[in-house]
Amino acid sequence: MKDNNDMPGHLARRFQQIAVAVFLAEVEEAGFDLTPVQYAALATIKANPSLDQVTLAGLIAYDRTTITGVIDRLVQKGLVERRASSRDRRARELEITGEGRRALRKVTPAVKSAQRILLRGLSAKEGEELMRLLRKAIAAGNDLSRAPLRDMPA
Amino acid sequence: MKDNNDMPGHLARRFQQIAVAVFLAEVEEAGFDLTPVQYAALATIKANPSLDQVTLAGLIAYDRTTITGVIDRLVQKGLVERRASSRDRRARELEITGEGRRALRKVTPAVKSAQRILLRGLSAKEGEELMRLLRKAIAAGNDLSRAPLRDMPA
DNA sequence: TGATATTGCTCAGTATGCTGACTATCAGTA
DNA sequence: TACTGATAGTCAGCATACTGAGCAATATCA
Repeated sequence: MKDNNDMPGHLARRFQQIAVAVFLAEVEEAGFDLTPVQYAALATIKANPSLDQVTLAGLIAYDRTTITGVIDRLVQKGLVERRASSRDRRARELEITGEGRRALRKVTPAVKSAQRILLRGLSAKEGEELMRLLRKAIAAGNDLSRAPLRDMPA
Repeated sequence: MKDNNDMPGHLARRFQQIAVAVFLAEVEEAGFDLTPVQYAALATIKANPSLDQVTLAGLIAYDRTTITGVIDRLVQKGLVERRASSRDRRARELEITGEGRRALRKVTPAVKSAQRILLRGLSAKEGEELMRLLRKAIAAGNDLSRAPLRDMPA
């Protein structure tokens, strides 16, 4: 435990640091200006029409206070619309715009490329194993962060 | 690739998110107010007397612009001293204080505990394998981020 | 129904992390 | 030595993430 490299927490930070750098580089090369967080939100909004912000946050494990700013920026870029819910006047319904759909479609190859680059030091089998172990560790720790992953409410 | 759980980048973010939450919770329970970043900096400053900021950044893979604020806060807490270097008037030499040493010693059990909790969903063998795969992927991607890990200069 | 608790969202404040720009200094070389 | 390039550090600006507080609206239950 002397070395940082023996600390899973340090390795987590480094891996995430590289993941973000690779994502941004690939997406920028494809001519887009989207962060990993914005991409995940946009994809999830597209897959779940009329989603409210809290449910969105749960689906991708963001803090609800973080989501506000992320949506602000997606709205400002014209990729998402935010409107009051008719059923619950506290809630906002989110909808992807046509431009949002186009951006999502066009940027997807860059996102996939980023995932490949992130695992480029590993064999296919090792990459699978890494993902399996991460999923398992994350599942066990899900409720330890303020922003746990949550299912769609019934 | 439909699911976020198939994206290593997403898993990286979640794992790091949980790692930080666990770290802060354990450290706070031990009665300290130190972030993961501050802890790593403090431990590295202790291990390398008269370190300058750029070398410190390289040893723990921080951006040099991030280090400035981290050191500011460590200095403000009285855990580190920052003084001008005599050899190079551009550089600042960093030194841990007595209080910094005490804090580091007392907080170490909490840090170790956090690492165990982070891997609590995995067997010992799986934990080792996860760390091995992370190290391998990180090594292959080291130069893809603006703040790569660097060795001590000779 | 009326009091209470909960929920959806926002905001202020703090701490990473990054880009890009700038100053001061140092190092190498013509 | 004067010029050029590289280096150490800081700063402004932007985007996550979090804590804690607050407001408005809804849900629950005595």
